[in-house]
Amino acid sequence: MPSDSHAGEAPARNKRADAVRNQQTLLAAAAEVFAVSGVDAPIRQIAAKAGVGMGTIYRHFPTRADLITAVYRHQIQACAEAGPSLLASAGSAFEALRQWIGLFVDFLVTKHGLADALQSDSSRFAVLHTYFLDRLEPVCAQILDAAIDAGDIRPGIQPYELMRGIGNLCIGRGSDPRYDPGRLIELLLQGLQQTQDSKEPGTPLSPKPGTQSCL
Amino acid sequence: MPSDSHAGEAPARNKRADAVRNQQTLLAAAAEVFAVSGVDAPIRQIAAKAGVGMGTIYRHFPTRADLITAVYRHQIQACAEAGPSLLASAGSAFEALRQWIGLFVDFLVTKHGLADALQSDSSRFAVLHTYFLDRLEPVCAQILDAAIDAGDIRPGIQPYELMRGIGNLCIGRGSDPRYDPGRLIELLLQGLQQTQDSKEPGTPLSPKPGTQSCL
DNA sequence: CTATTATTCGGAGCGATGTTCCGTTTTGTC
DNA sequence: GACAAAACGGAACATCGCTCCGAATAATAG
Repeated sequence: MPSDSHAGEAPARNKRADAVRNQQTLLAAAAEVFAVSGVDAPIRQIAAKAGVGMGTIYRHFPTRADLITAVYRHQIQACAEAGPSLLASAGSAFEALRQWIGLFVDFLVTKHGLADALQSDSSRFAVLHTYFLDRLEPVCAQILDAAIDAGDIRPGIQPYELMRGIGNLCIGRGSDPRYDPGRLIELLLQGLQQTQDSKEPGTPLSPKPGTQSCL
Repeated sequence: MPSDSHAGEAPARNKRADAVRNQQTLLAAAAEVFAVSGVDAPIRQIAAKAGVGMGTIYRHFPTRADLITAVYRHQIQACAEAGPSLLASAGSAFEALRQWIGLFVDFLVTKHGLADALQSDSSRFAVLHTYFLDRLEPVCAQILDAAIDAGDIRPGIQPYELMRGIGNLCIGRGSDPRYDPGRLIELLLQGLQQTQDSKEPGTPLSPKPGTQSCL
């Protein structure tokens, strides 16, 4: 395949010089603004910091998700590539899973509001969502499979669900010192770790059929 | 204490007739709009549906959180009151915890975007956050303590953290059929259920000190 | 019943933000 | 240097939260 459309990997020969220059400038400005004001910072602010008009931003990055994706592309890629190597280097598949999740969490948590944006209800960030998943879900699946094969964790968990859950748990970290996503994710891992012969899932979580309907 | 200021419990005698009428109308309209468009629906839309001006809405419910709180007050109260009775009726403290969490999840999940709003990054919804916690955290703490005393779950988990985590896991349900908060919460419960003598927490989740710093 | 007063109502208006659109400028090519 | 295509800039429009104050209305006094 040729180089991709937008996002800052390969400038692509057929673009005008000022275009690639502006794209670089925009990525740098966006990275800086994101670090300070979070990924929800006003577009105008990014445009101002880059010294370009707003039309320019929208031409290069039609949606905010495109811009976020481009800014963090390298980190996402690094996280994806860390998967197989962790699987090789860690003592066990479970340990690899734990460490990979650690990387993933660290990535989400150090970006202001990234986790929030990722799970944003509406489809404003569908592109971002898709990109994350395309890159990381296969990696997660591979580690998960290895851990299941090794008997480290119980089967049945889906990569998508796990990543999404972890992403959700990372939302809002920092708003209250009493909340530490790491502890809950650790708990989740413990639950995953149980062998299936111990306690089975039990009754479904939803309220008992006849209980009441006031909620 | 006298009847509370805003929110739809006791109309309070000293208010004008049209004021209490409008308050009722607003609560009904808001409930309807919330059910359709989520708790982030534009204020104007609620005002329009209620057939009042926006000034009226803001006088009765200074912040959006006040309105949300008022609309769901009964349900929150019911959830709070269900705690002790579950503790009495369920077979074990752990089962009570599971069922209470089931109620809590059911409540969050059936309200469009309520979970999202609850954990909203900024402090727009501080009041909502506070109200939820004031009512439900003690209940959660009580069940948790009972479960710990009974040896059903490992100690160390804080009620706030658990509720917050559950709330986070409920975010975005419905956007993708592959994501079911219930399964992950079940996993969390399993992790909580482990006795502390089995596998201890292990190395901290954060990446190993010397690993790398690219993320 | 009417006049007075205090409360409540309604919506125009302001500022912030996302997004589009088109006249102007810049760049690459001949 | 001239020309066309590509890119730029920012004005303009739409939406939304929130405030503010004259108008309307209910409670009360006479």
